[in-house]
Amino acid sequence: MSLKQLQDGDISYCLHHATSDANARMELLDFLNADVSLSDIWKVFSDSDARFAELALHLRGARVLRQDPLECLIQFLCSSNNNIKRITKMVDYISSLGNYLGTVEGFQFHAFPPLEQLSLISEEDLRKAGFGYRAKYITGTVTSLQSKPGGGAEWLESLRQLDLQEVIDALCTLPGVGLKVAACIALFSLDQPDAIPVDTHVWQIATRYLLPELAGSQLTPKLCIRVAEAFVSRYGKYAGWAQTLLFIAELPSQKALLHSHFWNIREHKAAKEKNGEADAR
DNA sequence: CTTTGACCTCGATT
DNA sequence: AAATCGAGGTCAA
Repeated sequence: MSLKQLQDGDISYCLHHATSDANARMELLDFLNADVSLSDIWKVFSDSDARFAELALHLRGARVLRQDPLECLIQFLCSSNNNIKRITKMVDYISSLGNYLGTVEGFQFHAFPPLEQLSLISEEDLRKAGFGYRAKYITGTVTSLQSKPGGGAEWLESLRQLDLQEVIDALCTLPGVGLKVAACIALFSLDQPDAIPVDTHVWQIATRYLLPELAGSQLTPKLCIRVAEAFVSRYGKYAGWAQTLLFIAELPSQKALLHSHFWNIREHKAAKEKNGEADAR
């Protein structure tokens, strides 16, 4: 799928394997989790946390995507103890082995390799490509998936029907998948909106806003569970979405945006007052 | 059942 | 310029 934001703010989309326009539209809506009503969940978030009123300035349209489970799993296997730049490089390497789709504005695009293609990659290949100890996580997980009844991809998708804890338990049987990675996969691809991936950043947020009494203590598996519970009891069934929004708002790039927006409002207001207009608020 | 260290690589920091 | 740190963790002892 290709997406492009146009001048007027609309998005044009192209599904490369779509059978019809209706089919392409359906797949796009599925990917965007369009069934989830943002106004409904923002109401819940805002009612229990005043900070969401401010986040709405920039993030009110933000959605948690419904990604392909296999692609999501492999991506987060790459993410452990790692930085975004290198994760991107690693995922690009794996993707380059998938079927070539076409070139857009100089960038080559490939389909994410299905399990049969992934199984052709050796641990040695991955190590040479700079995966480090994560190489054996990938090959181990691919092998484990292929031994599942139904062939792996189906097994992964079937997890969408289960409850969060069952999903986490199932994912954690795969090599390289621990609590944090399992929660990411559950939230971003397996229909578990209450999954809370607790890493050092979320820990910072949590001890600042939700559990100040725990500030300063070390992050242990037990405390991860405490944090997850705190998020769910505060924000409800879509706590994972709330957590993602708070997480995004903490990113330097977003902070800059929020800040500039704040100043834009001030300037706008000042300009209006200068022109003798009444302030609407 | 909790705690600790090793594990690959790559930039940024010192 | 060479050494050290730590990055959205996991696993095994």
